[in-house]
Amino acid sequence: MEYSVHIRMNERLFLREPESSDLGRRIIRQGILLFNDVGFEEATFRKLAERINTKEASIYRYFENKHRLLVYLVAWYWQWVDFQLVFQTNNLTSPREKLEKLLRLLLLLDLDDSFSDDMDIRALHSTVIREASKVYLTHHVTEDNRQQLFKPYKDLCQRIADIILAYRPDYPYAHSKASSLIETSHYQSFFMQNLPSLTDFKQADSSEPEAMNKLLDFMRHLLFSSLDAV
Amino acid sequence: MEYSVHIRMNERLFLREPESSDLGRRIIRQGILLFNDVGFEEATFRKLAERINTKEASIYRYFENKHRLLVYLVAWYWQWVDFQLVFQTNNLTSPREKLEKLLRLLLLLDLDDSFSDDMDIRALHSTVIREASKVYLTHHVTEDNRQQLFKPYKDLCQRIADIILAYRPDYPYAHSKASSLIETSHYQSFFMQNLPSLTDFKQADSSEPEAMNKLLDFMRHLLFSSLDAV
DNA sequence: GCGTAAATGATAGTATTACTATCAGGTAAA
DNA sequence: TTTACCTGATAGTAATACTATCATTTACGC
Repeated sequence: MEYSVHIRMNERLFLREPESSDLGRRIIRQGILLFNDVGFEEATFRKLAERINTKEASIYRYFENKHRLLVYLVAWYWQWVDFQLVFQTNNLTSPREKLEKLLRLLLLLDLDDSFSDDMDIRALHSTVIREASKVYLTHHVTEDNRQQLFKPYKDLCQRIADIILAYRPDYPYAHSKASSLIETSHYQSFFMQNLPSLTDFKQADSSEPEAMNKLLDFMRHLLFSSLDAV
Repeated sequence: MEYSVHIRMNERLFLREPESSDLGRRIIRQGILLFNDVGFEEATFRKLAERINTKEASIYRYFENKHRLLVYLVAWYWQWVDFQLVFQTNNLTSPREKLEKLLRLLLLLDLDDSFSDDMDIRALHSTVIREASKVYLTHHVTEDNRQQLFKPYKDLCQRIADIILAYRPDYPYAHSKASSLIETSHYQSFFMQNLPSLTDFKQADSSEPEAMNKLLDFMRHLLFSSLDAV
């Protein structure tokens, strides 16, 4: 049995609903791959148009600009993570186990198939690691925030904070801890791959899993040492 | 008595040494202010040229492009922090006190005068918080790393890791902890100011110090709970 | 199947950005 | 005083980031 869980997005993220047409879906799916291949700065709507055999102008009918497309993709990702978190922890009663699940989810371990709703989740995860902070590290962050563009990220943080508070009801930094957890998992992944001397997870050989498991250990240590502190 | 400690920069960061001429110094000092005022994305060499009454082409004689100017400024900042850390902890024997000093330094508390070598440190700090990650979150990170552009950041991490290891000789994550500390202090500052629901530091009134002190408490908690864990 | 509205393709055009090139004039050092 | 170097000034190019227009195709309602 297969489920297709459609993620409903904030309407201010796009000009025309991309999931409503074939072209729109190609923009999203290939947009992920383009960002992955050339990076956000070097990506252009012209290149994306060539990739999907359409014209620049057609893409502009869906998204105001490249930045908005990135915001959309990142928002989609956070909603996906949020859904996965709810789904995977639904049967669990122990907050500690939920947090354990969360860590594996943030690092995208045990992902059964890397496509969901036809989206390349692994590629999206890589893109989010590299580019997500550019979504809010802008001069117009306040205006974007007013338009609720970051709501999926905030919702996820709130959900994590709730689990933290279920684990330790009097923990005073639940929200900061939640946002730190997300951010730390991302740039430690990035550093591990690109600037390994900023981490303690050197890959012995070219097979990743060993380093990835050490990163997971670190994240677990970070999380529980602070939550279990007096 | 005044000291003027000149920070020597990696020569691959510029085309012509900016500290060697009046124009070069204006590029650096006003560059900080421009990034602060309009943000990295909206800044251009043309705007900077207008600000310092010169021409675009003259700035290109000092820096290959806007990104390299940012890399320069951020590298300068890390070298400045590194120097401050050494200087301020020189007389201390207790690693714990050194770490305490470090936290205050990363948050730029107790900065006596906000100018150093005529650089507006507060403005630079704000710029680093908002823009520093764009220095390495690029498609050409590997090439830039090969050119040693991130050495000041790595050196600072190494110095912090050394202090951590002086405090807990068998701590297995000294480098990751060091880089996490720096990054966390920055985006928590950013979130506190721009997306406060991602933190637990709401400002009661418009005076910052209260929230800032709570952030310091959080950072102290994060650092020592993990280092003091079994 | 027919008529209408909406989506797309195709082409063109503009303003801005991100540079590069050239050369004249001024300044500083030898 | 010659020479080298730095800066100012102007110009120009390629690419980017859009916007506008109109013909064509597709989808949908009847």
